[in-house]
Amino acid sequence: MTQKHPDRIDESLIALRRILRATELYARDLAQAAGVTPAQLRVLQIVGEKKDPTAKTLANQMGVSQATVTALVDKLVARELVSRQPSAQDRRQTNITLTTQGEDVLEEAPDALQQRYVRAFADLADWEQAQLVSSLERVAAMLNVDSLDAAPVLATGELRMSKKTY
Amino acid sequence: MTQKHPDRIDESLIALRRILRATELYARDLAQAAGVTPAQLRVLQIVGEKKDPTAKTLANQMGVSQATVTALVDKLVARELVSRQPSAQDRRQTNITLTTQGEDVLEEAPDALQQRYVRAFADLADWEQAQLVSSLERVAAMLNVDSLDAAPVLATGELRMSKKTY
DNA sequence: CGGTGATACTTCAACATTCAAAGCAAAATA
DNA sequence: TATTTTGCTTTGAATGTTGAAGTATCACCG
Repeated sequence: MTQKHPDRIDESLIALRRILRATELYARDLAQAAGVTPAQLRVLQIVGEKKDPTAKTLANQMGVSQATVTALVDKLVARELVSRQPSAQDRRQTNITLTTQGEDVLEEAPDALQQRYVRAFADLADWEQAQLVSSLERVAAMLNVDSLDAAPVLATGELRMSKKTY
Repeated sequence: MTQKHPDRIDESLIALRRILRATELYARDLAQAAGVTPAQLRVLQIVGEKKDPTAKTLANQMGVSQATVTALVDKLVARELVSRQPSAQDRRQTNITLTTQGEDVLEEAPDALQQRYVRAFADLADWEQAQLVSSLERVAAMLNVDSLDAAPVLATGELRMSKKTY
């Protein structure tokens, strides 16, 4: 395990950071193109992805408080992109569902970037695809202490380089 | 190039998404631990990383408007974490510099997560490290159309799964 | 030079996000 | 049934964000 190539740590951190930055910057453009704010788009995306999540689920997934979710959903309800459906099983809960308009917004959100990635991925050789999946999953595993709060990982905004105390 | 394993696309997207989510959720905790807001911490990080950036540089790096940077720097100046230094070369510009206190905040920001990643990385075999760096750089390249705005990539909040129109 | 336009930053006004705390209703537990 | 817990909303306050307008400086060009 003797470090023959200590620079690799920084190289991997830099690459990770480029990935994070690219995706973060894009999120804004995507939201704007969709005609909503970034936070609102995230709500729409999660609602579209999970099956009629509750407010609690949204809050957990987004990493914000329930109060914040209430405010965001209020805005989306006002614009008729989602609706609140009282849960039948547990009347404390409220399921958030996409309206037809909300589905349209999601549908037309120009995920040109994701398509871009997918196309590039498809162009890779079979073994390259396999290696890439393996590497990404490994990184994800290294970062997910597991999905738990007290398990912080890498700062989105930045990655302090090697310094000393690894 | 016949797709023998179409699921790999989704697998790679899911892994990417886990990475993004883990880093994003952590950013909040890190900022809170540092005693500043996430946006303010990003400013501190960029200032610490680049050499006394101008407001313009900060805005570009963060992907926000100059007005936003002004507001953020105002807050940090008020807390004496950074200071504004009029540029000698171009008096329109203002260089943002870390104060001693600002350096302390950065220094003590518990990047336990990054350390975690670095440790896990260091434990990998030499060839595994090389492969991982290679894969990450490849993904970064696939995402960076290059670094340019009109080059959107993957939404931070979410990744719509395969659907149809790849 | 002197003028014209571009650039860097700030100010201002408006809105969005975010949260803690408090409140309320329903469920779970005892 | 009484108590506690859970899910959500409301409220109030701070921060983040931006476009537009304003100010100062630079760059260029005649």
